[in-house]
Amino acid sequence: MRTWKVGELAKQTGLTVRTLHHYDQIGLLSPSHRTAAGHRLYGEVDVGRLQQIVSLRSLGFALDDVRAVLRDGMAPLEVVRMHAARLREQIHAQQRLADRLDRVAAGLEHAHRVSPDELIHTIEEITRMEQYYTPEQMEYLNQRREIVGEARIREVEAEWPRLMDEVRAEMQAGTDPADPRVQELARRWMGLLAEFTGGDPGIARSASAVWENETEVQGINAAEMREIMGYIGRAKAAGSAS
Amino acid sequence: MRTWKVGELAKQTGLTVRTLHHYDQIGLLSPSHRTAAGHRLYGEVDVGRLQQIVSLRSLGFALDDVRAVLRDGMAPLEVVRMHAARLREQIHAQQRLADRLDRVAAGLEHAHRVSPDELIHTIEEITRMEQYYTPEQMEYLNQRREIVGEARIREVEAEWPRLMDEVRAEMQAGTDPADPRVQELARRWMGLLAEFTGGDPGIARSASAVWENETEVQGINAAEMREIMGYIGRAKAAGSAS
DNA sequence: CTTGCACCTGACGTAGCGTGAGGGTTTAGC
DNA sequence: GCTAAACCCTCACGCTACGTCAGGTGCAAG
Repeated sequence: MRTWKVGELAKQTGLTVRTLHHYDQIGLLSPSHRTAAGHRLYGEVDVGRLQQIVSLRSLGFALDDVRAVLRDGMAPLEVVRMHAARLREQIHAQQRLADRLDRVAAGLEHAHRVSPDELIHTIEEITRMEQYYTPEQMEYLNQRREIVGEARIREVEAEWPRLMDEVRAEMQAGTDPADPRVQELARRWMGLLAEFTGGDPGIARSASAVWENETEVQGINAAEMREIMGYIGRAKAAGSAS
Repeated sequence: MRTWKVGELAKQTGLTVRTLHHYDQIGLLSPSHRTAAGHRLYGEVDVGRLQQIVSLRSLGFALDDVRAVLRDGMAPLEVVRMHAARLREQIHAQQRLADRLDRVAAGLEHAHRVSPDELIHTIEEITRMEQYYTPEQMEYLNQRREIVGEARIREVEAEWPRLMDEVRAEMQAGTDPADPRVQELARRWMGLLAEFTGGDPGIARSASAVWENETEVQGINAAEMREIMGYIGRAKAAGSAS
């Protein structure tokens, strides 16, 4: 009947001596024998049990669970299933987190200076976004980002303020929404909007909900935005009525 | 200038009082004031900083990282990216783990009695499998499982031993591999094999590698399996030569 | 006999708080 | 003005699964 000392066993299993000490300490695996000097001697039964422990650990079980399974063999199938389910939940949570991180990174990308304030602001904006869009919609928006490409996105984002300026100018000049110049602006407006929503009406609704409930988004005053959107709305109505 | 006490602040932010104590203790957020009795009084600046902390924590940053980012604003973009990358690695590792768990659960499903030994054995078998099949192949096999359905899988698994018995009988009887009966057995053999591999030659190679390197798989002696496979191979050769 | 290696037993550190214990403070109601 | 409830304070241990010293013993080779 062969025996092994901690060091040998550690080398064979890839565990550390400390780990074996630990298992001994918590009573998960205590060697059957000791030398007169107190050195641990593991017998074949011990090695077998250690293999089982390693196997269960490789499935991510906590040491207490390992002990429980080895002790009363508690319905392993159910245990494994529950473990898998918990793990998948965790994975989903982390997946969402990773998506957030990506969005934040994307939001920071074209902000040239990145002060802490900027970072916080971006995070909070993303957080707010998540309240208006469902996960599916976020997914959809992400896919669209990839499809249209970063370059075009930057173009569009640069285009918005210019367009808003022009609309604001006409609005303040009191130009009739039916005026051809305003009609042209409305067409450009709807084009940009369509590029964002991808034609999805759900996205469009969510986006307008943002402007209705927030006071400021991405540095743009929401009240003014609502005004402008109203003006554009009238222009559209006038355009389709004619 | 308003101030808040810990309890109020905790209620507003959804954190616990203990958490705020902790942040104070580690010097991450210490209230600007205290009452004469020593009660914490947070000012507006403190609340702002707390918001930043909460934001960064919501991205999964460790408290030390939060401190670092707030202190020297260290290139947040890079930090966020690295964080996301690490997170995705973790996710992949956990994904693999979850897949293992599913496979183990599947392996246990049609083992009626589930002793600890059974469990360990299944785990070890799965572990060995993973050495022979690439992750892509595992993925492929999983998809095939879903497509053909559990019922058919159980049928096939029940069919193998019967077929092996028949082949073994002919082999021991010394039947010529060219014999029509053996030819029929060979056809059935190839059919079952094709159901497992799905026609993928890579899978077939990996599967045969298993039998070449192991001594026993799922209770079947590998040496005998190699013998039988040789016999089937000769039958195939005889069949195609004719 | 010494050198070097393997082994031993504590015991602290880790991340981010949870959860008491034991004892003051504030505040609303009477 | 008093009392009880609610709130606050400071320790300090607990949790996971070991890593990492520190200080000392055992054992085989030269």
